[in-house]
Amino acid sequence: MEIATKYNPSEVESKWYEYWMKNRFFHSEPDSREPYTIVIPPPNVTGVLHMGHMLNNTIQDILVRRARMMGKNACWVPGTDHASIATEAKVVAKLASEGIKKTDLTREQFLEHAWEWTHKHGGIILEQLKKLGASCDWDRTCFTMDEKRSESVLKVFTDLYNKGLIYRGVRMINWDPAAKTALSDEEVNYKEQQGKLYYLRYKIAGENGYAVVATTRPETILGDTAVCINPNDPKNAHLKGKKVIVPIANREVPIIEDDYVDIEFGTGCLKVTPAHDVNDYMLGEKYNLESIDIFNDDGTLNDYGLQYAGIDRFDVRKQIEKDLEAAGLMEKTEAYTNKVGFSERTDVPIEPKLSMQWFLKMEELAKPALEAVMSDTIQLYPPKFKNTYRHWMENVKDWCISRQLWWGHRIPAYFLPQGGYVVAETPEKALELANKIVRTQNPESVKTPDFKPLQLSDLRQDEDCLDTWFSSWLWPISVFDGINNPENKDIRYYYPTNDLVTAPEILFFWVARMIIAGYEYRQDKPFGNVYLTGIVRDKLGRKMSKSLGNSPDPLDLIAEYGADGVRLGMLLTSPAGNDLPFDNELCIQGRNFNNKIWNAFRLVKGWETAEMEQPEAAGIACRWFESKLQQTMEEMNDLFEKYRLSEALMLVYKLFWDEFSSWYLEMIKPGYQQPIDRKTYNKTLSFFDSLLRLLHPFMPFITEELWQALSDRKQGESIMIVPMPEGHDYDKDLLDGFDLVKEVVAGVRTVRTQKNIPNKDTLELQVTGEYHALFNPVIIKLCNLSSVARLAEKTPGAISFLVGTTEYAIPVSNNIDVEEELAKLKEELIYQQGFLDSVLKKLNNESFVSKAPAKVIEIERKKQADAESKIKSLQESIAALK
RNA sequence: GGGCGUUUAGCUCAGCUGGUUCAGAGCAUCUGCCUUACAAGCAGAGGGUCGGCGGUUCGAAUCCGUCAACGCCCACCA
Repeated sequence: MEIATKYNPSEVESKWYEYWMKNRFFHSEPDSREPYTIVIPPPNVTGVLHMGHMLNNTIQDILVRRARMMGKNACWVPGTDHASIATEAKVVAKLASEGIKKTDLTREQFLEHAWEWTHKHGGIILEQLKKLGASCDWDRTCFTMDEKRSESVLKVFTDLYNKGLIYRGVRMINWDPAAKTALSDEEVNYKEQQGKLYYLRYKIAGENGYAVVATTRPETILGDTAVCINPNDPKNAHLKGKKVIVPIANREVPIIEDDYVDIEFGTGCLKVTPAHDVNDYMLGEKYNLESIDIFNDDGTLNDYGLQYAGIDRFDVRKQIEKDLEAAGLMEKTEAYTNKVGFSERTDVPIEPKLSMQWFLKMEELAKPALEAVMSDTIQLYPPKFKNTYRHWMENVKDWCISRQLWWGHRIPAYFLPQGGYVVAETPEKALELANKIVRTQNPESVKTPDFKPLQLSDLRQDEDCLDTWFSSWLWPISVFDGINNPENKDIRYYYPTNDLVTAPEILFFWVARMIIAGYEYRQDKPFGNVYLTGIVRDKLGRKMSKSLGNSPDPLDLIAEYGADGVRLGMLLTSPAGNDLPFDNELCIQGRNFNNKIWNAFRLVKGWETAEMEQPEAAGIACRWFESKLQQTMEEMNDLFEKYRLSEALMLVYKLFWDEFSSWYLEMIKPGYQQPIDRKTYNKTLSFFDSLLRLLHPFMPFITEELWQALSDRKQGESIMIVPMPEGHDYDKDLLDGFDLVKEVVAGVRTVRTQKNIPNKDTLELQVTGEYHALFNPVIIKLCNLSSVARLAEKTPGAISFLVGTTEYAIPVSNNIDVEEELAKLKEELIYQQGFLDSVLKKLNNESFVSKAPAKVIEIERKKQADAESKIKSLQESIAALK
C-alpha cells in the first residue's frame, strides 16, 4: 500500500465529521451513566467565527471528547445568543444602507427585518464550528430568543417582580442625540477632548459677592438647581447656608455641602445639574433637588433653554460664553483636556439623560453566588479570579435590566389606561390582573350595567427590551427547559453542568449572573468548574479585532493547516487565564505534529510480520514503553484535573514524538526490508492505538483516520466512543534505568558527531564502574556497537564520557586529537572540583550541619562522594592521555 | 482614583508547602546530515547573575518589604 509522505487533512476531515453525525455520536440522552455536560457560551447569532471562538470551542471540545471516552454520558449543548444591542445595530446599519431609517418603521416592521436578518445570517457560526470538529449535540441547538427560552425569560421576570425584586427607577443613561436612542455603556467610546474650563460667577443672593463655579459645560447652567461646596473647604466657608442666582436663568438655588466635591479642583465650587450629569444626579437624590431637563431628544435646547430654545447644545455653548462675558459673569476660561463619551454608532458626543428603567435587586440574590465560589463549590481556573469575583459580588449594584431597543425580549409590563401597570407572562394574564385591579379599585362601578372590563387593546406594553444577559443568565437551565418544566428528565439529569469555558471579560456580566440564577431557580450551582480563557492577541500583543484587521480568518487557517493543526496551535501556548499571542508558527507546529504521527503510522503499517523470536532489544523496548505510557497517562490525568490542558498536550506530544517515535520505534525497527516478529508488531499496534486515544480529544480527525486504518473496523465503530486506555502500575525502576540508557546513547552519538564517525561504522563501548547489563541489547542496537565491554580500566586513548559516576569509553583507532580531549577533560575536572568545593563548604559550615534536616545533609554527603569519584576517574583519564 | 495580577533563555511558559547538579520545556537559533517513516525530518550544540534593591534563613527563582515596568477589571474627575 502506497501512502503519501504528507498528511492531507482536507481529504479526511469532512468525511469523518459526516460519519460522526450520521452515527449520532454527538447526541446524548439521559441514561444510567454519569453525565458530563457543557453548555456553549452562545455566540452572537449573526456573528462569524473569530479566533476567540476557536480557542474557546477547542477547549470545550477537548473536555467533552475526553469525558466521552472516560465513559461519561457527554453532552455539549450548542446555541446562539440574540445579542440585542449588536444585532439591532447590524440591522439598523443594513437598513440605513438601503435608505431606511429605523424611526420610519413600526416596531413590527423592524422586527420583521431583524428576524429576516437573523434567519439569513444566524447559525453560520455553528456551521463553522463543525469545521473545527466540535462535537456538539446539534439536536439540542438553542437560541436565546426561541420559543422556550422566551417563555423562560418572561416567566423569570414575572417571578422576580412578584417576589419584589424587580422595580422601576430613574437612572442616567447614555443618550445619542443623533440616533435618538439610548446606548449601553459598551457602546460609548471615551475620547480625550481639548476644551475649556469656564469660571462662572453666580451672584450671592442678597449680597454683593459671587460664588465662582468651574464647569466644562456652561450651557447646562440652565438646568442648575444647586451649587455644592465641600463642608471642609475654608475658602468657600463664607458661602455656607447662602443662596446664589444662576446666571441667565436668574433662578435662585441653594448652596449645599457635600464632601464629594474636590476642594482642589477649580474653585472648589460645583454647579449641580441633576438632569445632565451622573454625579449631580446622585447629589440631587441625596439633597432632594429639582431636576430640570433642558434638552430635546435631538440635542437642541427645549423651553427651559429660554432664549436658546431650539438651538443645538454646542452652538449654545459658544453663544452663552459670549453672553456671560457681556454680562460680566465670566471670570475667566482655561484650556482643559477632558474625556468625553462618543457614540460608537454616530460618533457624536453622548448626552447623559435621565430615564425610567427597570432594575433587579441584587444584594440578596448575590449572597449564595458569592458563597459558592468562596467555598470552592464552584472552582474558577485560574483561581486568581476568585479575588476579582469576590470584590464585585461584595459591591454588587442593582442590575439595570431594561434597554431601549426593539430586538430582544420585550418587558412583560402592561400599563393601564388609568395609570399603574401589571406584570405577567402573557398579555392575557396581564389583562386578567388589570381587570382585577380595576374591580378592587372601583368595586361600585363594576356593579353598574354599563361597566366594561378592559380589553387587550386598552393595555400598553412597555416599549423596552430586556438586557441580553437577562436571557443568557438562564442558559444552563433554559437549554434543558428547566424553567418552564422544572421536573423534566433532562434538567434533572444534566444539571448542574460540569465545566464552563469562557472569557474573563464576562465573569460578571454572565458567569456571576448564571450562578445567581442557578441558586435562585434550581437551588444549585449551574456548573462545577469555570475555565477562563485568555484573550487571543496578535504577535504585537494587540487584541485581535475586526477594526484592526489583525485577525486571521479561522477557516483559512483550517484550510491551510488542517483543523487538528489549528487546534494544536491554539492550545500549545495557552494556559488558563493567560493571553494567547497567536502566531501562524504555532499552527505550523501543530501541522508538523500531524505529519509526524502520519509518518509513524506509515512506518508501522509498512512492516511485514513473520513467525520469529522476539529480539531481546524489542522485548525490553516493549516493557519500557508500556511503563512510559502508563506514567504519562497518570501525569496527564493529573494535569486534566487541574485544567492544565496545554501541559497535558505537551506531555502527550513528547510521548509520541520523543518516546514513541525517536526511542521506541528505533529500538524495535527491523533491518531494511526485514520482517518484524509478530509479538512486537502486535504490541506496537496496541501502543499506537493507545496513543491515538490519548491524542483524540486534541486532534479528533487524524486520530480517527488512523485508528480506522490501524486494523479492520466495522461500520459504526469510532475512536471517539472507545474508552481511554486503562491505567495501571508501572515499573519506575525500569524508567529510571532507561533514562541512563538515553544518556549513554546520547554520549555515543555525540562522540560520533564530534569525531565524524559514520553511523554504519560499528564501535566498541567500554564501561568502567557501576553498570546494569540489562539494556545492553538496546544500546548495541541504537548505537550500532559491536559489543559492550565491562572493564576495570579502559583502553588508553579511548574517548570517554561520564553518565552518573560510571565512565564510558570508545576506543578509536586513529586521528584522536589528544590536546582537544585533554582540554575537554580538564574543563570537566575544574567544574567537578568547583562543585565539590561548594558541597564541602556547606558540609563544613557548622550551622548548616546543626540546623539542616538529616535528609538534606545525607544528600550533600552523597554529592560529595559522587564528585570525588568523578574527579578520580577524570584524573585517571587525564593521566592516561598524557 | 480603587482593586487584582504579571515580570524566569530570542518567543511562549513550567517550576507545589524554601533543600535531589534547580535553573527547566516547547518553539526559534547554530552545526552536521536528503541515514531504507517523516527535510513539515534526524543527530548534536549554544543560550538566563530567575525585573532592581533590601531583609528573613545554615540555605531564596521560591517567603517578607520596597521600587520599577507591563497588563486586566471596576469607577470616573465637574
